[in-house]
Amino acid sequence: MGGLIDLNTVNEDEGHEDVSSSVGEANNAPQCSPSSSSSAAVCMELWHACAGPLISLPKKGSLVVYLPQGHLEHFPDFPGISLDNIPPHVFCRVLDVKLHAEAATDEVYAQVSLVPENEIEEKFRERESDIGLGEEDIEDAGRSATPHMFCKTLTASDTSTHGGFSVPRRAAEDCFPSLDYKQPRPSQELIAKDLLGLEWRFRHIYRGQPRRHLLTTGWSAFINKKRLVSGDAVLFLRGADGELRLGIRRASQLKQTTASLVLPSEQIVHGSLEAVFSAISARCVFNICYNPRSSSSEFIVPFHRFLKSFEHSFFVGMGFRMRFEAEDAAERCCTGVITGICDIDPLRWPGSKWRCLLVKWDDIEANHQCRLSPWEIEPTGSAQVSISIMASGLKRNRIGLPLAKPDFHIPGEVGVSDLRGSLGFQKVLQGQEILCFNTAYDGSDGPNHRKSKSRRRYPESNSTSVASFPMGEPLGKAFRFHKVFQGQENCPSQSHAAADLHGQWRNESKGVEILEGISVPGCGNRWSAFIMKSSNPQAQPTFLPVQISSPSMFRQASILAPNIQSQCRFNDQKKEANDRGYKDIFESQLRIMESRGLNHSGLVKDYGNPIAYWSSTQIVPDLLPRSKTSCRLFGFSLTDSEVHGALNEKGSLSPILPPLLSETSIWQPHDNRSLTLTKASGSNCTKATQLCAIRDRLLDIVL
Amino acid sequence: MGGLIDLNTVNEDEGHEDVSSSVGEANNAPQCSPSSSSSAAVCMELWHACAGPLISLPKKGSLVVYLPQGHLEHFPDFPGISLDNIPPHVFCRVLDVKLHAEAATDEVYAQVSLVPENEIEEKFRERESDIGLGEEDIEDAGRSATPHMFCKTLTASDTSTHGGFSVPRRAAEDCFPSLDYKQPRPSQELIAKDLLGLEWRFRHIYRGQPRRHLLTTGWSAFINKKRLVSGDAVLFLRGADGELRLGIRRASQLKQTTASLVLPSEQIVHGSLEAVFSAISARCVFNICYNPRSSSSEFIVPFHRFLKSFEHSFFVGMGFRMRFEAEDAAERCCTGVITGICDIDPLRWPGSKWRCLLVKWDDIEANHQCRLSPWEIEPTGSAQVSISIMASGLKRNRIGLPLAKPDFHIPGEVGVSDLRGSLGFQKVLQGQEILCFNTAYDGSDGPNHRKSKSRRRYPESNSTSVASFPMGEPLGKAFRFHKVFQGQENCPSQSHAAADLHGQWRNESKGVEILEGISVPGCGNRWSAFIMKSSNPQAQPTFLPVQISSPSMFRQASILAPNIQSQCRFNDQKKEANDRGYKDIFESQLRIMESRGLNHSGLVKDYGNPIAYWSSTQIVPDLLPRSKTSCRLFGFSLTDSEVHGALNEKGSLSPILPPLLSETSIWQPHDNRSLTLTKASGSNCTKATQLCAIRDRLLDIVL
DNA sequence: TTGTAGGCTACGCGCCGACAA
DNA sequence: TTGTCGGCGCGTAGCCTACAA
Repeated sequence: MGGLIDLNTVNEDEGHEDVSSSVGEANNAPQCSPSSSSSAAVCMELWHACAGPLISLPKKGSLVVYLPQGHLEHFPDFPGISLDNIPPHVFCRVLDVKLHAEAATDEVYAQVSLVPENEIEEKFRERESDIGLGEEDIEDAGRSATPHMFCKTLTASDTSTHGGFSVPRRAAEDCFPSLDYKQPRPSQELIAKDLLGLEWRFRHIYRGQPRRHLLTTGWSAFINKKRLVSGDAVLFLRGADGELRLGIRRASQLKQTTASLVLPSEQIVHGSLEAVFSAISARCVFNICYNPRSSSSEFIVPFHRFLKSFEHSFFVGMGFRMRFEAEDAAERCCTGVITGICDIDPLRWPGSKWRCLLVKWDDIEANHQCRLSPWEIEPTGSAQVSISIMASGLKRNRIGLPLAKPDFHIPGEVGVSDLRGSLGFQKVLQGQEILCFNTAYDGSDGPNHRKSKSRRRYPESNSTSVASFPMGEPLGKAFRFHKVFQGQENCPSQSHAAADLHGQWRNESKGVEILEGISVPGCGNRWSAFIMKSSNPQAQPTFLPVQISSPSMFRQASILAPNIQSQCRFNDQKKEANDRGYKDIFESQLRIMESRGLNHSGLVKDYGNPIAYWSSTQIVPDLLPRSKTSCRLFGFSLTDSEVHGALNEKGSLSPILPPLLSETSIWQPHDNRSLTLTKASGSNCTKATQLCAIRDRLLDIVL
Repeated sequence: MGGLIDLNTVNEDEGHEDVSSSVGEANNAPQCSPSSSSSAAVCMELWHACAGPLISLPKKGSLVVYLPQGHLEHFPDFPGISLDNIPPHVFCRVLDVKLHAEAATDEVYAQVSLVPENEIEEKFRERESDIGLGEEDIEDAGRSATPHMFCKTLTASDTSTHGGFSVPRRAAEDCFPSLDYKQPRPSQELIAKDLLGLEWRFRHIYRGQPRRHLLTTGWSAFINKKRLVSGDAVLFLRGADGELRLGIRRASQLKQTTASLVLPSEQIVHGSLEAVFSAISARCVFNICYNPRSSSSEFIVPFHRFLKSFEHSFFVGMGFRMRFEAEDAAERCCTGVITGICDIDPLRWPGSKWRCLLVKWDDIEANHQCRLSPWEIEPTGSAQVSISIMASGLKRNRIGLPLAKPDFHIPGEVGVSDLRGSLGFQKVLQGQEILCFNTAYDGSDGPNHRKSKSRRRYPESNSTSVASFPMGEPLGKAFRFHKVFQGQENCPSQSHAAADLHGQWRNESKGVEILEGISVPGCGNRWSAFIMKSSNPQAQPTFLPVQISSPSMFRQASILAPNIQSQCRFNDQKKEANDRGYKDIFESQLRIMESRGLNHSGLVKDYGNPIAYWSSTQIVPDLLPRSKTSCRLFGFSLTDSEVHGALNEKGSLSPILPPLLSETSIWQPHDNRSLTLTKASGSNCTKATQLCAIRDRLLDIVL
């Protein structure tokens, strides 16, 4: 039996071993490719062994979603890079995946070549179902084909200068050539290659009372060269060709110290990120270095996993579980509860699903909140039933029945089969509109999510349905138009709605939320609009036109509306504001405001992050309460005359502006590429005609 | 006496010591600044000691010339970065200079913050003389104020594990606290700080037979930690505060091995360069890491030195000398002869002075050529006279007379005084036009440069005077217009010239050179022109319009001329060719051509680098001979109608197109900034009017 | 079965003066 | 004046078994 032997795992998980060995049948020729790249390409098997059991490496040729926001989190203290035209989710084809190891630390990483795929985004927009996503978009060949390997965490004795390495008996028998046990102290020389291709020689001896396997001569040299300390782990792996290979998994600490020495300069990092983002803007190939063992590296998600994670709705109070790798390299599960759903940075990354879930863990200290992305977790409870059924089905298959893809249909549940074929977008996502952005607000009139187990039961004729969507930019759009706005056709008169809204704002216990905005990244002197939404379900969504007068930055914005006269100004502190983030601008301005005693007015915060504010001199004080708000910005704009036309035409506040939407990812100001929203609008349309087409369509829907 | 003691220098150079000590008087307070920057700022004195005697660090606030081409040479195997809008010489103000040392290797480097200065470039264009360059633009405070220091190259004994470090007697007495020599074996503990601020402790003992100074305990730890090998050098330095400091200068080898480990990924380097170039395009501050000890680091040149290097003309056969640091850290001089003058990469860096001189060294193997930049060398022969006179004048000053700037005027020579004040551009640079691009061609009708010692003697009424200029882009322009084109007013008839030229091409011994071209970086579907020149002085320069049909790349170009019908096509191998260099495109295309048996036709090479080629099907076979050619490209364009107009108007070949020139550095396609060539053309002109103004002016000159 | 400790040996680091370049 | 070598002592790396968890 040649499965994986991980000595750090309690040997209780028989199912696990089964899976790995069964998949191994499909591809059991170990492929070691020592060539091609500049930093030597490494043995695939060994790379996967070092990377650990939980990593998911995208497959060459597969579709993935790249989340720039998650990537940027690896460079925390960074000045703002220009993020115009960068959508929060970049749909990409994986051109190539190269496995590497850092020469200094042996740390594994992968260089992933991605190219943005327009097609996929368009298909989404057109709700086409044949996206052609295979089931197995994760590279699992290397991991599954590991015939004989073991991994041992080093003890104090193993790493001391006093002696050698104590080899676990089963490991030695499985991986090393067998010794002549008739001799009194049988020994041999082992030669093992590490990730970088270096050879290491060890004396392997079987001695002591009681007898044991030891590595002596050569071991301390290895320990010293690799700077291993107790707590780190070593892996031995015998390939099908009989060659011994040797890898390491560091505990944690050395990563920081060594990495800080090797860390490239700020300038260099900045430049490399800029290169990535400019490539995305231009739809060119770009390369991402992807460390599967670092925390929060899930910023390249297989497309089908990304999709799958939105099959089930997320709601506050929902239980979930997540797999992760414990300190001893074993696989563990933790469970928790969703405590909130909101964008982590609604200004820079509107609609991003990156860590959009606020969660609490069940076992860790109760007050500690953290953020996760939907694809990192699995729901527990009802959703878990189908999973467990499926798992048992697989087991049965393995024992008796021929292997075939299961096609269960569980009444009342979204089954696995829904994933393939039609994908059931409409069905699956309908129930969610009310759930987002209503979190952590325990108003009595909201639906009680803990009780509503059935996802078919969604609120009827609720006028607050202009809500955000779990899929953000490209995904959310299509659904909204057809279903979400339907409930609004018999809306009350607009003046009434305005009064309602105003009354609502005066009511301290209710919050007003700026839900969506329309703005122009990269263009100055255009008009933009926020869509404001009260949490009172009776109130109408409100559209506020705002002038954006400077490129890619809200240096000056004015709200124009009968009862909302306000100025929002941002200093032109740096001529080239590109190299600063929104947050810097906002926060420095905030300090100026506070120094003038204006701190309580017009500040729009999103979970503590100020995202916009208004001077209080002219503002209706209650317009922007101190409660949570959210703000989504899309990339489109109107001319002056269009806005004033809309204002005059209606003569009143709400809705004075049609809600225009566009693709931030496609819109390129300095380009003559035209903008396409739907297939119907045609590919030969100019920008101007498309703008009108979109507006008309939206007017049809909204008014 | 507290001068520098370099034990590797033979103590013959008294003048040298005088200079360093005399400058030292101005600034003798050692300044050690341990703070401010991310990677700890280092002791200035020690930094300069480690950097060596020859480095020239630009002074904060001074003017420099940054040569991107030289910078890029540090990243040899690099795909082409978009270099549109990057001139070969970027005139910059030094905002800041931070001294650093690499934590891994103790290697010194400087982070120089530069900001492009439009003013200077404009003043050049307007030939204004008050550029306000000070004399002392090189940071010399740190180097001169070193009171007590020594530098010793490590011997095998010094670095072996067998013993300690043998301290030279004079060094020990000068730098270390004195011992109690009455004792039989006097010893003490020394504490020295290195560049990174780390303290090192050594036992200093005076013992042996005969007596000597040794460092024993602590020494091997230092050797091991710093990975020093024999051949490396250590420096000890006692500051005015009595503190001992300790630096290292590696021989060479370890730089490569360690650096390759620490070397950032290709992607990161690429990004950082891109950041620099985009900052230059936008005239923003950018940072350059500048290793003064690496070879070819002279890509940041003090402005006055850059200027000064063009005081004397360069001609083939001219002798020169160059100072450099020998392996033992001593300063040496080598002499050589200029064997050629031409751009190293006329396609990417037209007019660049970076390594534009081909030279042969006098002593090294005769056949070995190498390239230098004008500011790296000093002329010998007649030019040397003025220098030696000046040096003796300084000496006399130092002995008897008060120190004042010498203001000699040497008849028949360009004196030092010409540097200040009017700068004498016109005078100095006139004689050079014929010398460039005529190099290494030993035709009988060219002027014999070895004989022409007087720089006033330049060829009269020579029609090949449309030549390149020593100052390239911004500098060369002004001079050309006024003087160079003057000799062409009474030119022979154009058809005659064409026939002449054609006959010339058929003559195998004579070469044809494409001298200058006009093209549009970053714009497609425009027309461009090459100026072709025969080496026959009687032949007219020829203008060939060429269509450039794709942005920033010669994907398709057609030569239109009566007897030159040719197609030049480049495959559209990558949709986005931005990420590949010109050379890649050319060379891959070349392979295709060769595979079709077209290898002998239409290939334009510049000293072995293919820069363009034509298919042979339609080309006049002799048009593009296999001899050296050069091609210069400037950033400008004409519309279709303008080109056809010119063609129809003239009906003949040469010159069918006015030679348009523009500023590559200013021209920005996606920008509404207007193009300015001279003050006279006004700053309010639109692009179109300026184009006409330039064309009209050039028509006046040429026709 | 395997982690840790004590005993023991030998290698080699590092201090010394001798000697010679 | 200083580079290299042989002599030599001692610290410790590293191999071994014993013992215990």
